[in-house]
Amino acid sequence: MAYDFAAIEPKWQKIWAEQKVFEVEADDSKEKFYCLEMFPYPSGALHMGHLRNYSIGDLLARFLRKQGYNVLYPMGFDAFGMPAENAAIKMKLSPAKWTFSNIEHMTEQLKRAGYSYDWRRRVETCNVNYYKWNQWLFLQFYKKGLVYRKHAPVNWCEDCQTVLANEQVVDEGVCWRCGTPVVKRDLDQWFIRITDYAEELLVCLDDLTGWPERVVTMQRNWIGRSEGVHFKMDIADTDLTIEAFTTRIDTTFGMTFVAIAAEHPFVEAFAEIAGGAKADELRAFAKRIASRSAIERTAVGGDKEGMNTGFFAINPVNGKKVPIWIADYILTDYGTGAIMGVPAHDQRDFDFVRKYDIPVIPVVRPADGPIPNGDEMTEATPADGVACNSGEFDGLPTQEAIEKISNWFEKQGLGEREVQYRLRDWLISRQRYWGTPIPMIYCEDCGVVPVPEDQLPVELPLDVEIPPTGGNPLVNRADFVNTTCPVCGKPAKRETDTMDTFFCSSWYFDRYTSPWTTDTPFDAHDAKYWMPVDQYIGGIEHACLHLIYARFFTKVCSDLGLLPKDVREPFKNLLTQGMVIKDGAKMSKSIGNVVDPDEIMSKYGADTARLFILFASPPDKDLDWSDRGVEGANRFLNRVWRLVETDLENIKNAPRERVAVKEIAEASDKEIKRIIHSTLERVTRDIRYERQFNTAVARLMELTNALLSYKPETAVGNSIKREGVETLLSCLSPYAPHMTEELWQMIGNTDCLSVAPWFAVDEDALAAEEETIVLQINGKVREQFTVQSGLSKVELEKEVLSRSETKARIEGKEIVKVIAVPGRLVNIVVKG
RNA sequence: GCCGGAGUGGCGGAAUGGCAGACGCAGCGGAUUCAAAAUCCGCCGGGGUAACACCCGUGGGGGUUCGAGUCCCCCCUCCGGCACCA
Repeated sequence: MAYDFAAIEPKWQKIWAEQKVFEVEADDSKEKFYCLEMFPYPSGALHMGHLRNYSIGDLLARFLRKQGYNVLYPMGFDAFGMPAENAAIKMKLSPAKWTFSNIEHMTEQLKRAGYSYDWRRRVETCNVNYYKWNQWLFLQFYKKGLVYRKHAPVNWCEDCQTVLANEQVVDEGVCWRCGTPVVKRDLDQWFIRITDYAEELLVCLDDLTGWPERVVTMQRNWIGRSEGVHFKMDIADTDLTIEAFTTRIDTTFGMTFVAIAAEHPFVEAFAEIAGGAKADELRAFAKRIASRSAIERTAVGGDKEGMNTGFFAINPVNGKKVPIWIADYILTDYGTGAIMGVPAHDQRDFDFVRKYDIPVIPVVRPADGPIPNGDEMTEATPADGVACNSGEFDGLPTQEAIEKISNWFEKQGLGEREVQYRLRDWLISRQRYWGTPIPMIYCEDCGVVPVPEDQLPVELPLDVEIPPTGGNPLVNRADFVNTTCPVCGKPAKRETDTMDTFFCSSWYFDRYTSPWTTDTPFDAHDAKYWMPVDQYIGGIEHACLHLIYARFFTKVCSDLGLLPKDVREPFKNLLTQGMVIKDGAKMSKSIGNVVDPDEIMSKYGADTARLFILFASPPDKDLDWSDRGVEGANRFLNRVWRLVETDLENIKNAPRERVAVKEIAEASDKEIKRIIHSTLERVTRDIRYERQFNTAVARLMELTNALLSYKPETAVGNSIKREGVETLLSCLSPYAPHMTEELWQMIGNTDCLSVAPWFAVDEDALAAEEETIVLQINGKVREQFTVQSGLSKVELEKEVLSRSETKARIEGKEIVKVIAVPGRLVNIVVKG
């Protein structure tokens, strides 16, 4: 008989809810633990990836609660975003209705899975009582100078009809959401000055010891710090000076050209000075290069293209004139958009000059080698060496040369040391409807004016019709757009762009600490108690998106005094769970390999689904979905059920007091007691420290097998069996909370197992009477035998050598050495 | 190209430098059953043997060690990230 999960699971979900078992408050007398999963987008229904993410989180939350922590474990919805607009067009529903109905459905699914959230704290970012605080935070950022509006070339997705942040352009230049190639457009947009925090975002990575190394590395690469010199050069026969940034100021004597990006303002300046046909030629070339998409640009690879402007820069170190080129490999938004070309020591510059016949002058030679001949070089030599062809700096090793020449530039007032980052400011405007309205007003007289805080929220109208072609309906809503200027009172227009949804998700974890707060985004006392998040769990795809933005927000909130000064990082420990794979591919509708969580829960119950997910693979690795594996998990739970049910009267009536080890006479009783406590020890360690939830399940399966074959006949034996069953149920409770709760009650307990304290290991029980020792001869395993436990190294060695079996094995050979490891093995090294 | 991560049975996966393959899945044999499902018992890396013994085996090659899946060096393959970042 299989157990009746369909009756048991709803029963306990109801009891937990009625008894408010998982509701928590800040309490300074208790040690807190904040366990958090990346909240879902309410797309309609949970998928297996969600189930995995939350099963991991719930396991930890339940385990730590039983360990005595005050555990904050909340859930919410990242509810703004494009899919709601697309669904609205397709299904003729308002984005709000679609979103809220999805939220309710997914909440029901989460409850059905038995996750132990404090549901009073549910947050929906599209709720005005949440996004009002997005607007408020935006205004605080604005006041602090962290928000600015700029006309700039930005990433544009034709399909989504909106701009994108740099972080949202992925895979060599396509939109992160729809995969459409991104193009550049010149637009006025709102930016957040995340680069002000670039250095701290980088430095603090070293403190994130609880993060996976690869996420830290990805962020380090993304921020991309480099040190160099920013310097000026005169342009011959003009009043202009051009600025360049280099990390290799030691190679300045090797500059044989200067290259500027197609978007560089000097393209136009040169065209104007040159005039005539040359002007047309320059403009046409720059236009052609600049119009290339990100994909085309990166696809260019080693093949480079340029045009000589006819102008010359003067090299400040030696006064030489070098030609200025427009080149397609120069990026407009890194450094100054212009470089000094040193083909001898930079491969890109080298590739370029070989095409256009520009000279190569080596200025670094190998420490023990001659100066190479520039004309004969086949590739650039970027490695450190010794300066040459560099006037007074000749003979200096590269690092020293950088130091000295940097000093020289600073002394001459021609340049300064500078740190450059790859990280760009965060473009947060979106030309979309379903998002937080940016609280700004445009007044003809006063210019850009922020909405006063007491006029918040700027409410998003809900009764809209999304144009079938996409686009933002707010633009045509006179009642939304038309307003009055808060400064002069004259008619003015509202900003119709909304915020990037990543703005919403950058502080939702702060909101969870006090979601009912109405006068601040979150309560300072609650945030102080609960923050930072102790364990965060989610997918790696957010490594350079959400996880950077949230770190940035935390630093700003800390600087604004909203969070305590010492909370500089939001997430102490990060677990990036692997994907759910089936038939060799990620589950996806287009491949048709999707397994629906609802179906699995209907067929086997939530406990089985959760157990399988946690057992099939360690949390950070990909999980191979196996229908047979699910059956195996279900089989195991039924075995546990039978273990209790078939011997229920004995277990129920057995004394609850634990029998001390020294009072146990029977060897088999002692042995089962040892197994119980070594299992408890291993399971505790696996969950707590190793985060190896799969091996903990394996241990519990072993314990179950041992208990099934344990047939006690005495009161002492029954008591030990009860201890074993209770230990098993307690350890299994975070994996299969409903069934274990039912069995816990069946054997006569009246408390709630979900929050009953985790059992303590009885150290006395761990000691075995005998232990198995492996005998090796010259490092090869030969046999195993048992000895009385606790023998010292010397005793063990003596014991082994006195055995007749051992003597037979080493007969006629000379013992060179004996290595004895108590509790493990003896290795006899022999000769002959 | 640079930076990470990973390569272990038919499969998912275990192994503080100390019995490689725990646990599960699949498979094979048996019990139970009129039969099946469910359940229970046994076998289950390769070679070798009647059975033992023994030999080989953690991507490949070296090294350290009494002893290496684990540590060090070189190489191969796969996955992920970044990539004309000056």
